[in-house]
Amino acid sequence: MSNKIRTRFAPSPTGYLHVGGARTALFSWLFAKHHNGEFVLRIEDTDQERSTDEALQMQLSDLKWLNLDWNEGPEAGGEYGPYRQSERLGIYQECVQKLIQEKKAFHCFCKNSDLETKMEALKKAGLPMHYDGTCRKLSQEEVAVRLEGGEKAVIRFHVSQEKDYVLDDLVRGEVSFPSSMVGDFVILRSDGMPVYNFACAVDDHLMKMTHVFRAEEHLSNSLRQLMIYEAFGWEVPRFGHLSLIMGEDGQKLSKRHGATSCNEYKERGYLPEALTNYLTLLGWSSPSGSEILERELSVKEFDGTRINSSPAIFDEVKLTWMNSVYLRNLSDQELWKRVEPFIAKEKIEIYDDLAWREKSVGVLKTAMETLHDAVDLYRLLSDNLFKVSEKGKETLEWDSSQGVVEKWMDLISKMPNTFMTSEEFEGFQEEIKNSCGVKGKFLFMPIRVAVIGHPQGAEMKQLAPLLKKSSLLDRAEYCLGEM
RNA sequence: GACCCCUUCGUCUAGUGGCCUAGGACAUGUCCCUUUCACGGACAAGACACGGGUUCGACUCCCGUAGGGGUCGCCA
Repeated sequence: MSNKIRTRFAPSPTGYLHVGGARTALFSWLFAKHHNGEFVLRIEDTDQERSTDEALQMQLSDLKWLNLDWNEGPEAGGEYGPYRQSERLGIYQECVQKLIQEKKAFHCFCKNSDLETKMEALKKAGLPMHYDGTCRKLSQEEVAVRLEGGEKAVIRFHVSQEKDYVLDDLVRGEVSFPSSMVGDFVILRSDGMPVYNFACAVDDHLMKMTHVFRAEEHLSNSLRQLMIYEAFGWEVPRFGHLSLIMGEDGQKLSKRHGATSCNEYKERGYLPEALTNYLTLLGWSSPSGSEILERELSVKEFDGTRINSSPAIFDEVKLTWMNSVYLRNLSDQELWKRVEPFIAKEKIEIYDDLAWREKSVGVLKTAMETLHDAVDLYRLLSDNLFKVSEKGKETLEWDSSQGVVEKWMDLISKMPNTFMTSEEFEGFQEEIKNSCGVKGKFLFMPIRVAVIGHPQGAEMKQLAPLLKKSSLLDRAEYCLGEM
């Protein structure tokens, strides 16, 4: 019981949850669940400049949306709290004092400007840009006097040993770093806030973490943390450094690659289960080889092995495919759960009609079978979101299209302002066929574009009855304008 | 620049010395289904970065080279 597996996700609240962060959280969560362990959420908000409560709320809600719940953390509480680093300052102070007493850390009064010039010089000389140790020699008395005098000091960790530190990484195996890689590094800022590497190590130990999954950008940081663990004589948790997620150009995924936050995908109508399924397979592979992995199965299979050590490019096309699979598998109730808030948000009053709602569930289901992302569905329902896709525009450029769309408008304008039936649609279609002398795709595709803005989708006789006459007319007219 | 990590189809990956004529998924192309398109089905095309070893035998092990990425902050 005491050897329970414990993992954590430790975001800093500076914005929406990034897909990379989401994957780290997901892997940690899966690993904990697989081993019947605990997953804790810790907030690394020691950067007062950038951390905001608003961002914290965004992170929490994104995590909830992804269905990653935590046993301990903000809101949930727990016996190793508090779970916001800004509320743990006393703990860090105590730890720092201990290091100072043991001469493993020291006060440093060096001015930033001085440090910078020294670093410049070192760089020019081709030497490693390490702290030169000026303040290391200060006596206790000198420190006390300068502190009395109101001078601000940071606390630096004293890197004293000349040796290699070895890390047995869950993903990469043994990795070793020479201690000469770093100089005496800051662990406590002059304002009393701990620095990442210090707070992280202290908290991971105090919160009894057994396994730590984090992004590869932290791999080099591990050296500093290893030193801290050693200084305290603490047992080191097992680390797993996940390779980075890249954009299409092979560069680290960033804003210029388009959507990078979970929230953006949420807004665009992606299902959380599709996103997590996609992320599960980005850098990890299922032993059963399955691509569509329900959460339960991933928990069963995710044991911390089979994690890929090479960087992966985020492929939105595959994500979209996966989303379409989940969309199609939604039950009627689930489908409504997704569509309803949207209808409310867009104020689509005509669809509050109960009869329509009942009749349309089945039809919508059919429509879903061809949709790739829920935005398509929303577009189908909302006149405000209606637009003509690129392929739709191509269709409208056909010579025969204009006649078809005009005839279509002519016919629907004569019907009462309500919904047509499938039979009525078939009648209209027959009339257009005879009057315009077109059939096959030259008949169906222009009508389709005039209804849903895109030449692909479910059967027209099912789609058209979903929309009221006024909507159909507006859309057709809009298409005429596009010709 | 120093240190660390990475390198199989366009993309995500399987592969742990012979099972590989390198497998799957997405994307692409062709065909079937469909009075259209999509969905579904079938098929096709498409990769072990390079050079040396080790070995009877290397995608798999070792060493180089090249390329990519990361870290060198009072950011995380």
